[in-house]
Amino acid sequence: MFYTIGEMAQKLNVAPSTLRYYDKEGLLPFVERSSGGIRMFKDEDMDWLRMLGCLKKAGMPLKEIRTFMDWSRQGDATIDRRLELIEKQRESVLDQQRQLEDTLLMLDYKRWYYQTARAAGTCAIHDTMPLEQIPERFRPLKEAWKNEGESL
Amino acid sequence: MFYTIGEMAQKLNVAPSTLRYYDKEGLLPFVERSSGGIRMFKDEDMDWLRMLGCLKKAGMPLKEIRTFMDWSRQGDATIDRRLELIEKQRESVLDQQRQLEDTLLMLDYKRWYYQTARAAGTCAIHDTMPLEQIPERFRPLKEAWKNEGESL
DNA sequence: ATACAACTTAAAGCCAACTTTAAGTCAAGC
DNA sequence: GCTTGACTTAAAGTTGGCTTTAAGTTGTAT
Repeated sequence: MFYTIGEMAQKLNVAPSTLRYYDKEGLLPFVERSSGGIRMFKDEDMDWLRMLGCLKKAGMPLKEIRTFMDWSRQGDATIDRRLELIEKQRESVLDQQRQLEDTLLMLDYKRWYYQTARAAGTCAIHDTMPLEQIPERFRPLKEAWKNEGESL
Repeated sequence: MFYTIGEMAQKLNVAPSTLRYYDKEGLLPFVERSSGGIRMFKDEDMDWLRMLGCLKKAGMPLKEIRTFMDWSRQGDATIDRRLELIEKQRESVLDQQRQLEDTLLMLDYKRWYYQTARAAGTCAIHDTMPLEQIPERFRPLKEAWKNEGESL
C-alpha cells in the first residue's frame, strides 16, 4: 500500500512542501520513488516519521535529526551513538520540564496577582499587601528573585 | 543605583545587543536614559525583565510581550486584558507540559529499545521480541500509533 | 488523445529572533 | 585635553524552518 506525498501530508497534518523540505534536507532517506520520480510512502515509513516527530517535539534541530537518520541507515554499528543521542535528548526534555514547572509557578503567581488586582480595581493593592496575604506557594518566588542566577 | 546595558546584560546572561533589540521592539519602555543618551537600568527594572523572561519562557512571541508591556503602562484599565493574556499563556504551558510528557515516554521507549539492541548486538532483536518482553509502560504506545491523529 | 489535478525541482521569499557591522558619541582615567 | 573602552544608532546579515513561485512532468479520467 503506497501513499503520495499529499496523502501522507494529510495523515501527518503538515503541508506537502514540508515533507519535500525534510526530504531535501536528508531527513527522509527511506522514501522510494516511482519510475516517474514520484515519492511513494509506505506504511512502514510511518515508523520513521513517528521517530522524526518525536525528536522534533523533543526540540532537536533538523540537522541533528538528519545525523540520527544517517546513523540509522548505517545499521547496528551505530547503536551506541544513537542511544547516546536519545539519552542526551531525554535529559534535555527533563530540563524543559523543570523549566516549564518554574514558568507555570510564575504564571500562577501573576494570575493571582491580576485576579486580586481586578477584585480591588487597582494593581496598587499589591504595594500595601502584607506578606501573610500572599498565598504560601508564591512566597518562595520572591526569595528566588533576590538570588537571580541567569534569567532571560 | 544604576546599571549600564553591559552590566545588565551580564546579570541576565544575554548579549547587550539583545537588550538593545528588545528595546527597539518596544519591550523595555521602562528604561531611562542619561543626558547623553545612555541607557540607565534601575534595580526595579528587574521586575519587568523577570516578567519578560517569564513570558518568553512560556513561549510567548515578542510581539505579544510588547502588547502586554503596552497594556501595563496604560494602568489599571487594562487589568482584565492582562489577566486574560496570562491565563491564555498558562493554558499554553499546561499544553506544553502534556506534550513533553508524551515525548518523554517516547524517548524512554527508544532508550529502552537501543539499550536492548546494544545488549543483543543488533536491532533485529526487536523483530522477534514477544510482546510480554516489552515493558508494560511502553505497550500503550504501540496502541496509540495505530490510531494516529496528528503527529509531526 | 487530451485535459487536469497532483506531482517534480530549483530558487527565491518570509518570519522570528537575534547578531554583526559601520560610523559615530560618551565619560572615566591619565 | 586626549585616549580608550563602552556606549549609541541604523542597517545589513544570519539561522532555522518552512512556504511560495515558476516552470515543467506524471498519471488518471474521460
